[in-house]
Amino acid sequence: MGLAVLMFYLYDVSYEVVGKEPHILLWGIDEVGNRVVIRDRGFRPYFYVVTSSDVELTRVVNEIRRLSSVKSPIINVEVVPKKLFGRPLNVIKVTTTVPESVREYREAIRKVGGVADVLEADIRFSMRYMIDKGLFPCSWFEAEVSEIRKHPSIAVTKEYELVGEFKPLNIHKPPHIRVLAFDIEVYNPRGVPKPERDPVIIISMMNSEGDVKVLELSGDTVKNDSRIISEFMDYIQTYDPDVIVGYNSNRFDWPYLIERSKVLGIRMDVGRVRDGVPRTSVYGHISIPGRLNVDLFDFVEEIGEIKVKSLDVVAEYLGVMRRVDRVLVPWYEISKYWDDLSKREVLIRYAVDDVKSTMGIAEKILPFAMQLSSLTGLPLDQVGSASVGFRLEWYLMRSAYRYSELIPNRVERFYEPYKGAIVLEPVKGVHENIAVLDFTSMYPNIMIKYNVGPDTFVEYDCSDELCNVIPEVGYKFRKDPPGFYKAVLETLLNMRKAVRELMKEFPQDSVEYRVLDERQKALKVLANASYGYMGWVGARWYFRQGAEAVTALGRDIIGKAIEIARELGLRVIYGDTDSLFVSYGPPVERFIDLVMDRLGLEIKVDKIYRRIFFTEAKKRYIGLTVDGLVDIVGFEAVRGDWAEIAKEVQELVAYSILAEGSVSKAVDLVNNVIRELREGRIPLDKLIIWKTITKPLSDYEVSSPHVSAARRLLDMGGRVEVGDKVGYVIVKGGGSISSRAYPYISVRAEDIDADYYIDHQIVPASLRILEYFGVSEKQLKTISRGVKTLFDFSRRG
DNA sequence: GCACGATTTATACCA
DNA sequence: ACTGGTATAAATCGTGCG
Repeated sequence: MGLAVLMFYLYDVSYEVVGKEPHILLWGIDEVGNRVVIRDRGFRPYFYVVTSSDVELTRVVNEIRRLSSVKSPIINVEVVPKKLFGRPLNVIKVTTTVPESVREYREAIRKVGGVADVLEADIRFSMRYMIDKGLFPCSWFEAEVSEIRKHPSIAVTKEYELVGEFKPLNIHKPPHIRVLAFDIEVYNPRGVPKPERDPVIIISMMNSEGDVKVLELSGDTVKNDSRIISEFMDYIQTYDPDVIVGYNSNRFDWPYLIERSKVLGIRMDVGRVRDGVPRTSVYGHISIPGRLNVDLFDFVEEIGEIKVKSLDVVAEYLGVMRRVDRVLVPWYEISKYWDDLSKREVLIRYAVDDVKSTMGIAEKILPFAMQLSSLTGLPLDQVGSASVGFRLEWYLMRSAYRYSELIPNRVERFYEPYKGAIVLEPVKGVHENIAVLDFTSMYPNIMIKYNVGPDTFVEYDCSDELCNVIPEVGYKFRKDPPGFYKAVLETLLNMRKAVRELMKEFPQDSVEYRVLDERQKALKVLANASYGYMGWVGARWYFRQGAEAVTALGRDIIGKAIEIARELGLRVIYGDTDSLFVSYGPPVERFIDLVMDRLGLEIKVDKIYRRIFFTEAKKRYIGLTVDGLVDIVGFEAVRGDWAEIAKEVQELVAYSILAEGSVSKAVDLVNNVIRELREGRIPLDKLIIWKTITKPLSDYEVSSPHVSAARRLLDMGGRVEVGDKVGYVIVKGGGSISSRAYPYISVRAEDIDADYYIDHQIVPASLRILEYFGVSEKQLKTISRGVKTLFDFSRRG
């Protein structure tokens, strides 16, 4: 015992109220791997009061003092200098006793005469603490502490009390963190399992040491799963993980376990605090005291390349486990596999493969998640469930604190649409040697260059010398001093530059390199979200005119860049928002320099296509890269809501047109697929169409095929929730397409309507490309003769 | 009352 | 639940016809 300097990796912050005193608890791992808690008894909740300009501050101060109650007194009221949207002003800082009383005081103070607004009263106590102390989760710190007797209800090795201040440490390597992956299987003979009725039959777990543990219900009985749930809790307490990961665990595994435990009368004791049960918390995540519960699905959701995000597909995509190497059991057959003793082992293998996949995905995703947590300040268990807007907002709130800026309240606003980016009409046909030039981080750089933001906006007359006047919309922004957005964005971009520099000092296979690489990616994500955030009505720093100015400038800049390109004799084929597709030749280098000179923004060659094809449609093209790869952009082949077979055909068509220059070969392969379809030789899983359910089924105004299939799924005892993808196929018969859309699991191959797939999937997807080359629907549906090559079309369009 | 084009609703993509 | 711009399919509406 006694004073010491403790070095620790902070992973979470919470608080408890002891008597009338709030205690901040900092959860950390020290340099030798002890799990520790640092207790700070010295922090109190506070907020700010802004008064109308003509009001005597001392009168308001006195009135606020008079509001203090005995139960939870106001302990300090003082006038402090702050800034509101860049304008310096004196505000009243009100400090109280316990966080729970803040809301009441906020409401009471709002009614005091002369009070214009109460600010920062909606910031959670533990977040407030981290911001004020400069603490970030998933980072190393040093602090002067004194060891105290460990509170018996907290399951860590050592407990300290804070004595001095925190000092951030420049260590990029995290300590060894214990991760536990888990997955549950539930008995579901009637489709959707109900916690009141259906037991948990298997719980599979894997820890970061590679140990796999499977708990299964014993005997033939499906009753009384108390034992495995208790063993699950025991295992957690014994292994004592810092991070618990699951796949969709916030929406399924945890809620089910919590409900099932209630039914069985078991206390879900899995945290590091006695009686610290898991509960739903901010952004809909499940919070476990003293541990970080992370649902990997939250991060997977953001990977656009994966369309159907089932665990097995994601694990394969990330290179964790191949689908052919693992056991797969469809959800609607779990109870059958369990009941059939000869198949039960397969189910257990399935559960093991699932948990191994989950752990593998965690290894791929957690390093990024930890950097995102460290930058935004949101604890690891929250950062995934928070939307992009909230992540950036937390970063902004921290920045505001550093600049003494008051954090605006979240206010309800009406949605006001505004004009966005420009998309050029493509020159349709096949083009050879095309360079794609992109402005680097166009919108963030526009915000910096033109100092766009709510605090730099001027409504009075302002000359071109002092203000940036925005074309088209006429808004004006002060050139100096830098506004909030500009300052924040410059910091983000400079940090990214610095991190990328620092990366060079480490070998590519080192932990540090990987950590820094994830950090620079997280910095990029935050910078790129800034424009969208500014135009989001839910944002604290919402500023429509700012967002409008950014897109207006973007349109202006692209327009000027096109002029420069034409001056240099470069042919502009297409362009979208911040990109231009031009003929690739020597003037391109000159173009890049001229854009920099005249427009003050950087443009770079992003890609070179040996050959590229456009139809009349915007946002869609296929290109042959210099490496011989075919890029497909926008077309059906890259959409998740087309049948696999149609996407495959379109991809092959694209390849034979661009790489092989053969129209007839493309027609042949479409013919073949259509024949196979008619003969019923295409496997059913290539015919499934996946579409997302975006709102409650009863809210739909029209009954589209996926909604009709979803309703049928419900009738079968299945479950459909908002955000789920429904896989359906179209069966033979009369009537609308919707009336023939069925969940794929309920359909036999012989009931498939081949004509639907030919007329509504294969033909349109193929024709989208082939129509330009003079191919007709009829040709696709009958065996073709005659050979046409791309050469015959190369001088068209 | 019906056929068919126009409009509406819905999704997913691009940047 | 970060933005607007765009393509497309299927359902549904609305209108002209007789």
